[in-house]
Amino acid sequence: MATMSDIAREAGVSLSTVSYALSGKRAISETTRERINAAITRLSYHPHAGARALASQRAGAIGLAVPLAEDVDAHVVMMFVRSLMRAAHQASHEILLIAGEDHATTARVLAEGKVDALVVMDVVEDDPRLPILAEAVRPVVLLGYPSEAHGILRVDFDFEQASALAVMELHRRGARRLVMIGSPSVTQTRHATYADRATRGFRTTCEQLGLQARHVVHDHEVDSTGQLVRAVLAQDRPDALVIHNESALPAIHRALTEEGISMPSDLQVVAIAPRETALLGTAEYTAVEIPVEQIGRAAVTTATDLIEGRSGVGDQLIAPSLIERDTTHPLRP
Amino acid sequence: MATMSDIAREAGVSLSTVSYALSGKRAISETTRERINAAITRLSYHPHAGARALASQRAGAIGLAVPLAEDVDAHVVMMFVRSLMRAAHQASHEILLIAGEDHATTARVLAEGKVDALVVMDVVEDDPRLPILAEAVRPVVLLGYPSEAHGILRVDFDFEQASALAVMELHRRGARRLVMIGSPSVTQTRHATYADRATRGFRTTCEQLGLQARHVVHDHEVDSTGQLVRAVLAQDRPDALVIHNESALPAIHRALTEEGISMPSDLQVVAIAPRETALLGTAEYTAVEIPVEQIGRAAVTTATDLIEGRSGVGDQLIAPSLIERDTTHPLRP
DNA sequence: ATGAAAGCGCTAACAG
DNA sequence: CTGTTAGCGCTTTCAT
Repeated sequence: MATMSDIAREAGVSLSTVSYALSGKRAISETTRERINAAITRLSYHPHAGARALASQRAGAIGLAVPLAEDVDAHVVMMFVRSLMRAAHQASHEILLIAGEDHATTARVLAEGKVDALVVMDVVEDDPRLPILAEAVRPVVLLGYPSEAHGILRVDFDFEQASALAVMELHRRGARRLVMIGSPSVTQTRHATYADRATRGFRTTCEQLGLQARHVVHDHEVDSTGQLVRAVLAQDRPDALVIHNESALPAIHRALTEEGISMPSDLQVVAIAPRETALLGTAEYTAVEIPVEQIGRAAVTTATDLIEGRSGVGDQLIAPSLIERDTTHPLRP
Repeated sequence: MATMSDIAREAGVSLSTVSYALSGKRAISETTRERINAAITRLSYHPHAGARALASQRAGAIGLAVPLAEDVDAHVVMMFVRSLMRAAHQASHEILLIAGEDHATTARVLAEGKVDALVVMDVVEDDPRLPILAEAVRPVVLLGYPSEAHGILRVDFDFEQASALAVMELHRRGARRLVMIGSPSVTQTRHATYADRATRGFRTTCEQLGLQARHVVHDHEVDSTGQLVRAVLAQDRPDALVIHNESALPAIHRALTEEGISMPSDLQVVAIAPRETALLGTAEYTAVEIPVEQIGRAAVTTATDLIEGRSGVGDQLIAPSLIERDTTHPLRP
């Protein structure tokens, strides 16, 4: 393995010149730069990550505590992982995976400086990890929005406004009896912040608008979706549905079709889901889209801002917007 | 941040004693060990990952090149990621994620020693990455089984024997006209090694046994699964199905049900899929199970063996076995 | 059972 | 524009 001194010798310059040539932190004459690059190619040199980390106090990686629990939809997790990888890559960082459930390791990895910052997914209300993470010497960013964050920065989609928006838009389109099909019960009981906040937005807004509201929990794996849908339709026949359960959406769609329901005439539906999930191929759902890419980018940006010690970073609640598609009535002026 | 010298001073011992106390690489008297541990707690010391990496030439991480392409089932990828994380954790390693498509970064991360070894997922036949990876100074393990590996170690489930086994067992149970529903067409055209090998095992074995064989590709996202199933059933009515397409399995199941097919009486079915996928709740499929946990463990073990310079490591092809459940006829003696 | 000291390969003052 | 040098915080021979 060639080292930086090898390059220096080979190029006939000093060690620091090579270092600066690589970092670009000071001007290097065209000629020496070329000789250095030639030497680098000739010896196929690669800077040693460990040495750099020690000298610069930067690991060049961001930790990501991913939920490994089965109730969290793997597909959605992967979408977030992807978006974080992309964003981290742009910021010249790698993503180090940490099992979200293994909090001891999570804390250790951060404390040892194996990562420059930590992004925590799947935060729940009163998350036991927060008090400890609040003490960490390196930046932490929550991908979630607990009401009490212990001073840790939060980044998330505004799920509360998302379902509020869904309700308001359905109301404007004549809906009066709404049902929300929410996350699996495990997710609810854990009080994943996105589930809690989405439910709250639904309840509050229905109340404010004087709408009849019902919230049902759906365990895709366990319940027969057909039964659930029939039950939902049977009990004083709702005229609109808000669905916040990405893994169950296809099954719900099928069940509705089987019941002979046509949307939006019999029932208006708004999904709260990532774009890919809302587009079922067969049907295109009106949706409050979860902008996964944007959320991931925001989390990484916040993390790198904190790493670089930039000021003016704060919580970030990404505003929802509704994309009208086939499952709601058009709004006419 | 407390350093090791701080601990040494605080405990009244030398630097090296602290180091050895932590690594356990030489005997330390009970009393000094206690004083060191006390100091560590008091100053809440954590060894610096970068410094350790530099001095020991070990990063304590394994790189994982994950496929980010949409045609690779996110759920299955996550299952592998999970299993690799678990295995890596047992070996005191973290997993550093690398976008499989970004080969430049992959090679760089390995060359810089940011990881001690690299595991590559979703290998295809004649994978352009292999020649370069073969030159790497650090260990590489393929999670896949290309016919030409350029000397790189391969670890995979034996997909060829898996579908061969499925065919043989169906044959023993009286099946004579077989259809295999395989991976999406993008996967096939890329020649993902698992798809190629599974197809080959099916074809070869059917031929050997003189069975009528048909292989259809299924794009779950694009095709209507119902249509596909009807087409499959229409063309000289097969008596058995081999399904190797995890994301489509639920949809296929539904389509079969809708067609009024009852298994195994009308049609025997063997799935090649992870256990979780083969158990649909509604129905339990006879399956050649993809032992994700075992595969992940094998990959990590191979990687760590190579890191430690252990000898006797070689390619590993994990043998399949069939789990009889509800979709095949029982075999009676 | 413990210490002293020489690196590991870089970064970033400091000095011209 | 370039060079010299002092660390960064560990691991690991040598010694004793």
